[in-house]
This record gives sequence, structure tokens and C-alpha cells, in this order.
Amino acid sequence: MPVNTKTALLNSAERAARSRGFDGFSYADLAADVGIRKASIHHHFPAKADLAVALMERYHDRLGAACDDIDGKEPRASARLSAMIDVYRRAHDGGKSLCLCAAFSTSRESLPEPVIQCISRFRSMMVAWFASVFELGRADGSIADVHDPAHEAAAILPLLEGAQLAARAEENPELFEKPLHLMLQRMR
Amino acid sequence: MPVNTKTALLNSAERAARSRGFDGFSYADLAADVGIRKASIHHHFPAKADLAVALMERYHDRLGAACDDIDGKEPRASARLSAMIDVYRRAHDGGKSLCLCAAFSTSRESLPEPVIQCISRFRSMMVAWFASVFELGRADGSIADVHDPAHEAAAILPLLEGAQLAARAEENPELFEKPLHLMLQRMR
DNA sequence: GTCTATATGTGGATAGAC
DNA sequence: GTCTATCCACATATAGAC
Repeated sequence: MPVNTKTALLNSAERAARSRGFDGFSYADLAADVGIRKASIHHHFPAKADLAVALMERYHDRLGAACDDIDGKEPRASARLSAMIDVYRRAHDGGKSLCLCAAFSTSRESLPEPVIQCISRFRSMMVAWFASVFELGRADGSIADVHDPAHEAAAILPLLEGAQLAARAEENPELFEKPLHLMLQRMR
Repeated sequence: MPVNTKTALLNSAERAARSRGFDGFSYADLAADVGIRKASIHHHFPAKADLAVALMERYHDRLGAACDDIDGKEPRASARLSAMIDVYRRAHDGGKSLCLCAAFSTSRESLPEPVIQCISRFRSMMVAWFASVFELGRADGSIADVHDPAHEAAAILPLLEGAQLAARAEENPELFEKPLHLMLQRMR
């Protein structure tokens, strides 16, 4: 429940960007969705580039908080990994949406420099977190056959984003689950 | 070397779509690139939707031919898989580009129905081909630890497209290689 | 098949009143 | 903070001459 217009705009823009790409929505779309005139949006985000920056920064912070939250709740590596897979499962929304990082990567050329850097920071953060999970998985034995945590971590983010992409292509949630099957089977 | 205008337009449009998304280029861009006026493009592709269909069909046929070509040349499963990984490696062009399937999946909502169906056929074709490769890999022993060819096949396409997406995000070719490391190590 | 010229809509963005 | 009104650039697309 957004209490203010700015948050409502960010929520609307994030939904739009994740389902149609950054070039796939306009201020007119947001205006219709939120219920104000498009000129009013410029009061909150003078240029669309400013909106892109705000979206990516909020997303970075939100996922960072999700990592911390999971670490605090789940002591076992398999449970941590499972919880993050669930974050990506919910994010792809049955094949209607991508995570913001994947959506923005395609639209790269339309995005201002600060957003590119924020994407880079986001990926580093997530890969580092996944690496810590696989290291723990090797130690606590809750994930099978972990011989190389760093490369497991490098692979899992592309796999999750690629699975979202596959599901998005046909709006078919099954296409998100199938690619993850082997990984899920390694968890105990 | 395209001999005719239509092919030149398809080549230019494919480059543009793969690096900027389907919403990220216009007939004006193609006109400038190919060296004709934008009105002339409508003679070859009346609407942009027609162009999208032609692009996806050509891509489907080209990758289908690549699968056949690899099967004809490489008897070993590991060599076949390696050859297809190389197709995707070349396609991502050092982080400047995606495969057409990944690029179109993000822009899904802007695309006409025939293109969506063609993407679906494309994915089925590729997953079936990868499944045949992993089955062969289990039989000839050239790919280690293949216990479930169908799920391996379901995972490899998202992994390749996700790796392209990662590399694209930062225009960094290393981000394509790292996620594939574990898979490459299984090949002998 | 390609051109000029043009139609029509929509994009992001600004000025200034309330 | 939101509005109306407007600007200008660019999008896809068409008509008709060459």
C-alpha cells in the first residue's frame, strides 16, 4: 500500500519495466496507472533517466535486505538457496515478468551511466552472497557435490535470470521450474 | 555480404534487435544503416510486425541448420555441446549483443502472435537438440555425470541466455565464460 | 524498388497557473 | 504537488511520382 505518489510511481514503473522493458513504457502509462497527469510525474522524476536510477537503487537495496533477512532466518545453506530461488520464482510472476536486473540488461543502451554501475554493483552483491551460500553448503553438507563455490555462484544468477526469460517467452511458469530441477535435487 | 536490400535490412534489424531490443530501434535507424530512405523499407516489410516475424523465422531456420551441421561434423557429445556453446559465445559478441530469442523474450508485449509462436517453436527445437546431445553424452561418456538428460537440456538454454545477459549487463565477456565453467569442466 | 512529401500518433519534457 | 497547455523530436505508416 503506497502512502505517497512517489512510491506509487516507482511501483508502477517497476512493474512496467519488468514486464515490458525500460523502452516499453512511457510516462503516459504511469500516469494512467497511478491516476495523475503525466506532467506531474516530472515533479518527482524530472527525466526518465532519474526514474531508472531510482528504480535500480531501490531494487539493489531491497535484494540486499532480502539476503540479510534470509541469512538471519535460515541457518542451513539449502534453505537459504531455496529461499532465494523463491524470491526469483515470485518475481517472475508466472511468466509475466522478469527481475529488474534482467529487464534492464536488455535495455542497456537506453540507460544512463549511473544505472549501469548500479546493475554492476547489484550483480557483484548477489554473486558474493550466492558464493557464501555454496561455501556454507559445502561445509554443512546440505547441498550435494559443491566442489567449486565461486563458479557455482557465477552460474546460479544467470540460470535464475535465464529461467525467468524462458518462462517469460511463453508466459509458462513450468519453463521457470524445469531448468532449476537439477539444482533443487541437490538440496537436502 | 548481402546481395539484396531485403537481406541487408534483415541483417541490420537483427543486429539492432539483439543489442537494443525490439523497441530499441526504428525504421530510421535501419534506413541510415542500409543506405535507403525509411519509406522504402515498407516496400519490403509493410509493418514492423512483419519484420519481427521474418527475423524470428530466419533465426529459427539458421539455428536449426547449425544443429544439423554440428551433428554431421561432430560424432562426440562433448564436441557437439562445445560447438553450440561457441555459437552462443560468438552471438553475444563480447557482451554487446544477445541471441534473438533472449532479446525478443524481454520485448514480448510489443511482438505479434506469430513471433511468440515462433519463439516457442525455437525453444522446443533447441531443448530437444540439447536433450539428444546429453543422451549421447551419457552413452559415449564424453560428458560427466549425466543422470537426467531432459533436465540438463532444460537448464542449458537458460544458462546460455542468462550468461549472455550477464555479459551484456556490463559489456564484459568474462561474465559469459564464468557461468559456463562448471559445464565446460564436465566435458572431456 | 526507391524516392519525396506527408499524415497521424506518441515520446519525453517545459512553462506557468492554481 | 498537480494541473492545463504546449513544444519539439521522432515513431510507424501511407500516397503517389519517378
